[in-house]
Amino acid sequence: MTTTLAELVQRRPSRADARRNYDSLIAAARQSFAEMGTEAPLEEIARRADVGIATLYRNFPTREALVESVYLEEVQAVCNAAGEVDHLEPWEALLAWLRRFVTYVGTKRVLVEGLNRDSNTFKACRLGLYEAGAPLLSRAQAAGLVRPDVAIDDVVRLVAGIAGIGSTTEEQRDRILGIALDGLKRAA
Amino acid sequence: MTTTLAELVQRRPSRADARRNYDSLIAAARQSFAEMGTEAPLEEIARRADVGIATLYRNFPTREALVESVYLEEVQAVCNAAGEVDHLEPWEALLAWLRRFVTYVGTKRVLVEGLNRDSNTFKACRLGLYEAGAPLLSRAQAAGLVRPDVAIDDVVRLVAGIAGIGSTTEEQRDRILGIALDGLKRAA
DNA sequence: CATATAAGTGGAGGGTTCCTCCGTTTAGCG
DNA sequence: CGCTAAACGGAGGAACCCTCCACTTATATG
Repeated sequence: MTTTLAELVQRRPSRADARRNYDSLIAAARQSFAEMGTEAPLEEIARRADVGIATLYRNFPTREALVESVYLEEVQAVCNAAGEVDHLEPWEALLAWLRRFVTYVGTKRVLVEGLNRDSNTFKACRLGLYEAGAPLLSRAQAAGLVRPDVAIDDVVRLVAGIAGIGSTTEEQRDRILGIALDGLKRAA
Repeated sequence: MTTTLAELVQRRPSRADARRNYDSLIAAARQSFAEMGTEAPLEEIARRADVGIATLYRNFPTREALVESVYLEEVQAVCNAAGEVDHLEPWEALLAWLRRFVTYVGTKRVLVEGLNRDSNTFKACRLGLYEAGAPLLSRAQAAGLVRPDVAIDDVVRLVAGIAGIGSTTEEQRDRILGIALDGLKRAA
């Protein structure tokens, strides 16, 4: 039984000062991960948040917990993007969301590094992505534009794999995504 | 001017004992990276190789250098596999090599983690993979089975992206590879 | 074979990062 | 206001990285 995105609401501290510190830590972590990857020194993150190292550990017992919290926020943004393409034609809507996904992931290092992690949180995030994209895929399949034997989880994982390609150019990534998406189309 | 695979022949020590230590280090690193990823502690690798930490550093000035040496060996194996499918029909040959690639990468953690690194060595390794796979792609294109607007580097990067998908099953990876490869086929 | 020497050795020590302890401080409730 | 649970953070120890330097050894040469 995998938890859903909604069930991963973070338990935030009750005291006002502690809540401020929690938010500072998340902001500092997001910035540091973006600059240095998810291996950024925790003492640096605590320094940027203007808190002591023990405060960081009290809020996030492990580095993984901190990464997950930052990751959760980013995934929410991608899931929300699915609602912004509803007005497009079925294939165009699916395409737009997947391209949005790849482009967004390309600018969020914590997303690239989180796509393949194995934990309950990351599993739940993948489920959230599946749920966000499933209506778009179904619409395109109902319109006869996408082969009916393809499931949303395969699509998301395929696109995630492409999003995770490093040391490449935007142009190449677009070409590769185009090839892959051509594989989605219904056979003529 | 990117160096080729052939130009990356490692300078091995001249003394017999040092050569033995070098080989021990490579073997220990391969094993440790496979178990723990490319972040395995260097002191552990030295311990497994039965050498002191300074000996490890003398042979491999940085962790990256050690990773690259192990990676080189693994890439050679993939490139060689291209010569083992020549007897197959054009499409089957390309398919077999790409599947071999994905399967092999899936069992070699250092390969997964190296596919997207950015250094001269890794670039050269990618070139090596392109060269190995190019004849197979050309044959399939000449046979009219693969769209002519696809280049080998895009194919390798696409398949590498799929190979790098973590936290998934063999079945799912096969399905995803199938979708992507369908995108390679010549439009009907 | 003996010798010289360049090649090669590794543990200690210092720096960085991770993680926990525990005395101290502070927010918020009755 | 007083009390106390929540929250604070720096010190210290462990793990890992990296270099120094005294010591060892393989090998070429006479």
